[in-house]
Amino acid sequence: MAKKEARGEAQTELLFRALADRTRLRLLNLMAAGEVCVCFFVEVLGESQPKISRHLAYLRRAGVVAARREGKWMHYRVATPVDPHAARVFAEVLAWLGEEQGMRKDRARMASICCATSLPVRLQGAPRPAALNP
Amino acid sequence: MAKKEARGEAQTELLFRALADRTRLRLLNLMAAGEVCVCFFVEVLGESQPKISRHLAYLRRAGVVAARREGKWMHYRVATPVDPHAARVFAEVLAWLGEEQGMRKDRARMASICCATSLPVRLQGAPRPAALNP
DNA sequence: AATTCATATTCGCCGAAGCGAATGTGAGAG
DNA sequence: CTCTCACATTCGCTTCGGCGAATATGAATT
Repeated sequence: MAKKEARGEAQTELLFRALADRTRLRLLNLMAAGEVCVCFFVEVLGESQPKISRHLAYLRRAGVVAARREGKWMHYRVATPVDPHAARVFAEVLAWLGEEQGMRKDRARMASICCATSLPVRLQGAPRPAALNP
Repeated sequence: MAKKEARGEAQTELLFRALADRTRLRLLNLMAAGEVCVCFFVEVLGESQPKISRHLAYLRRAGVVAARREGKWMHYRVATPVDPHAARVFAEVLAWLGEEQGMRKDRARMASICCATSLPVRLQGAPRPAALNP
């Protein structure tokens, strides 16, 4: 365990860099309540698919989200950082996002989109966010 | 109050960008226990004076530190963010830093430098960090 | 196998950020 | 007034991060 803290120190900045982008914060906010499929991120945020995908990859490298494959679809969820202090900070950040006005709007938009009686054409057959299923 | 949250949203990323740099985290750690004079930052961290000064300016723009003038010397201290959620996150970050190995070493180094019977030539007459005075 | 769909990755460009070196500023000493 | 000291800022350079556009991968469907 020679380098016990060396990794953690680099990890500190990695976490904050991951949080230093509005798109990534919006993604984290949307999946805070449960797994969400990539196609919903694209639809709800109105951003290009490659952009969403790149930011999700960034979050994954930073260790704050995890992914799960289901057929053609990829589901992303928040992952508690291994370091306990990082985990506490991260939890506070999620709570913070939960009360920001813009973030509330994003979640409301996701709810209205994927709970509508008919999904947009693009999302036909897509697995809905876990937190919004009955 | 039309733009009530608009500023706060930009402020969110500003805070995390401020925390996404090792030098700035080291500075925050050193002043966590109380005011510190710029010349001590330079001496303890072994970085160039302009570099230290630029990072301190960055932290000030982000609203996480405040400065006070005393003659020729400038003292910096941590400043609690106005937003309560930001304040909670920030407090967690400071606690986190307090337990990182490298950060502990920095504080130990500051203590050994400025509590020595004779200060380094560069620091003759400089006001010592508040937290380390009797 | 070929195609389609969902997602990931690469490429080239541009603006932001960090750095060392040099210079500017402002308070106090002489 | 000048000089010095502590600190701030600017300049040019390089690196990094984000973007759109194009392309690649990989699973399912035909």
